[in-house]
Amino acid sequence: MTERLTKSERTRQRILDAAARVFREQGYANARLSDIAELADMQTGSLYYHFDGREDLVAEILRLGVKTAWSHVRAAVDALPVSATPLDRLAAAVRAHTLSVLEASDYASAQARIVGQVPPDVLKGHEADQRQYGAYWNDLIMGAADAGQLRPGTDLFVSRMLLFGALNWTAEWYEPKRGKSAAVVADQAVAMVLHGLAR
Amino acid sequence: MTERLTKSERTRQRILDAAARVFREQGYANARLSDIAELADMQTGSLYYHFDGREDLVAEILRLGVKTAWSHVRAAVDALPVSATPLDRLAAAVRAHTLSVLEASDYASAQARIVGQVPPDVLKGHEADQRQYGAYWNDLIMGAADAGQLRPGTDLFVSRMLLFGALNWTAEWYEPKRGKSAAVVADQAVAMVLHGLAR
DNA sequence: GTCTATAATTCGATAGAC
DNA sequence: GTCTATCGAATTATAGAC
Repeated sequence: MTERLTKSERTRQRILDAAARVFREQGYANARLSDIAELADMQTGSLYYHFDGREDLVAEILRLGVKTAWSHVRAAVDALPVSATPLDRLAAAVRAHTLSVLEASDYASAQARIVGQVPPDVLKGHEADQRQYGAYWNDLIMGAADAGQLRPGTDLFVSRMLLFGALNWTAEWYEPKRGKSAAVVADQAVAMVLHGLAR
Repeated sequence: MTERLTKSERTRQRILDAAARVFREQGYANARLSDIAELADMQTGSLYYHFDGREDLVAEILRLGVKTAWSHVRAAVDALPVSATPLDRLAAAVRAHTLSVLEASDYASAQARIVGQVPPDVLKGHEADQRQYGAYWNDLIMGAADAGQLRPGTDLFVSRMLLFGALNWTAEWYEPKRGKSAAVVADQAVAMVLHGLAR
């Protein structure tokens, strides 16, 4: 029933979809508002009816990127049987986050690619979102640690950033349609993050 | 004796050092030629005596970034005793690459941060460098695999990109002087990449 | 080789008609 | 709501004096 959107809301959505795809494909510096407008079938000036400007649009993409990845991850974790161990939950999260960056969502991919490149004030406004999502991951990791399923000596913060790096960087090199499937990459990510490359 | 550089060569080096630091600290999109010139104690226009333009300068930073990281990694690997196993060599490489990004070299950090953001033609010119460094890592990984030291089912290319992601992404979040030391991060990186977070 | 001054370009942003 | 037209700011790049 939420399908009842005004024309303006649908257009706004079309612009956001176009922006997510352009940022995903071209990165931050190489994405122009004219590219986004073109993909959304409108003139550059028309964007300003829906957004205050480039930074406003970028901020929204970042917010939706985290929101989308998080919702995929939470769905995957919550879908596990009650018998799942904390390590199973962490594995499901790694897999789901990877898949959302690789193929489920242009927003998640775009966020991963551009979050390190946006101007300082935009980043500032995005930090609360990042903290919340990071806290969710901290709980997953601490849960496994408390259950004795992690290697002793594992640093919570550093490990989380290292694993985000491995997962988010896939946005830089993964080519849909060419090379390995997203499922293979996600499986390899789970394997490396949880068990390492060594036998 | 190679210290005998002409004034022009020394100035060129000063500009490159400034550029590496600015790109490292500000990312690609937020780095202006005027920032680089200021750090190098000269006027923006003077840069053009030494470089053709922004893209030329960026291309040189990328090239030196890979060259520097590679030389650190090779030195660490070559310094191992002959008794070192292929897995020991891979571990040394992971550690050295991480340290070069974190603190040894502004060039390595800058390369890690901006390589995904440069314009297509600059990236094109950088691909040969990346391929060569990637081939070196492939040899390290395959060496460990051939010695039976890796988990069966490990995909060579995907694993390499995942580990590069974990390592290079440190350039985005690591703060020198604050938080964990570079050595701790490097140790955690070796641990996660080779043995995983799980016990 | 470097400076000052300025040209050229590229976008982001705004105004007003429709 | 969207278009066309245009403005303006920011930044790269060039010219010419020194």
